Amino acid sequence: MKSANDILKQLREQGSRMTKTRNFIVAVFQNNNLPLAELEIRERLAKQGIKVNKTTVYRELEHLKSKNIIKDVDFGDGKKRYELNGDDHHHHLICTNCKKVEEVHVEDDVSHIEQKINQRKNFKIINHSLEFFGLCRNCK
Amino acid sequence: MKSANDILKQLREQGSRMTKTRNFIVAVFQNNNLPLAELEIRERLAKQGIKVNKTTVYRELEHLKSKNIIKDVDFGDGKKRYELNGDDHHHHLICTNCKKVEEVHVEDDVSHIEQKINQRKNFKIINHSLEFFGLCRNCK
DNA sequence: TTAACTGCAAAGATTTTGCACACTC
DNA sequence: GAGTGTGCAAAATCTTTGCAGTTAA
Repeated sequence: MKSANDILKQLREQGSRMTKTRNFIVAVFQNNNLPLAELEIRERLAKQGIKVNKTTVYRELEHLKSKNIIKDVDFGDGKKRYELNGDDHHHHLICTNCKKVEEVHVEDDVSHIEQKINQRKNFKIINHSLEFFGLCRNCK
Repeated sequence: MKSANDILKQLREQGSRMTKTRNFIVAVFQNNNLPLAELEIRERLAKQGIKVNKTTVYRELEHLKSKNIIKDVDFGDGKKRYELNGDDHHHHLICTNCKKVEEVHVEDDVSHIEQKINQRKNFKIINHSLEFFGLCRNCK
């Protein structure tokens, strides 16, 4: 995983300014390696005594996404979530009972599916969403 | 695919009443074999001169879902979508340019992935979401 | 200095709730 | 008649926009 410093350096090189809010939000993603929604980010900041306006968080998320620092992850619950856009592509196991999120690596199999689709359909796949819902070891 | 009559019969047997609105909404799903959001349903009804309140549509969607007539499909755009819950499991190719939706059948490969996960993780998968985004033959 | 960033209030979009009335069975 | 279904208004959530003021470089 990229260090927070690497990320901030990358942002600086792309013309972003170093602000307190930006630093803290990047740190939140570093310290919580799972998809986060706006309110969850603000709550984590609040625990550290940092008060940020929700508009600012939404705008910072758009900004980090446009710089490819973070990417969308959708749990289908109507909230926008994002996580660090690292090298390791992974998907999620989401416990519908306790809401815990685990990572799972099945990217090779998904690429295989995409190749099959490319062969059979005249469709250029750019992206996919794949999340698994069920019960974790504690809840099942 | 089940006929509209089969569906209405099934609903009747499960205690649902036959109302004008329910009949029309089931027909919309029959005639549009792709995931639909609340407003899209109401627009299709409006074209037939049928005016239904949005609250009623939301409630009917919940009702049909609880009876397993329809199921959730999430395109990650913040809208709740549903489609008929037929025998053929399929996924979708969504053109990010023209918004066209195609079906694609890769359920066998997905089952294979789920089996792998069951072996490796102590997690009981109940459901998954899998959609592909990209450019269709016309837009690429 | 100046372009990027921030906060606040207000507006938008989607979905849900409460309540009175209507209709199916 | 009883209980399900419907419409309307209002509220609840989540997200975006406009604008004025602040800050990093």
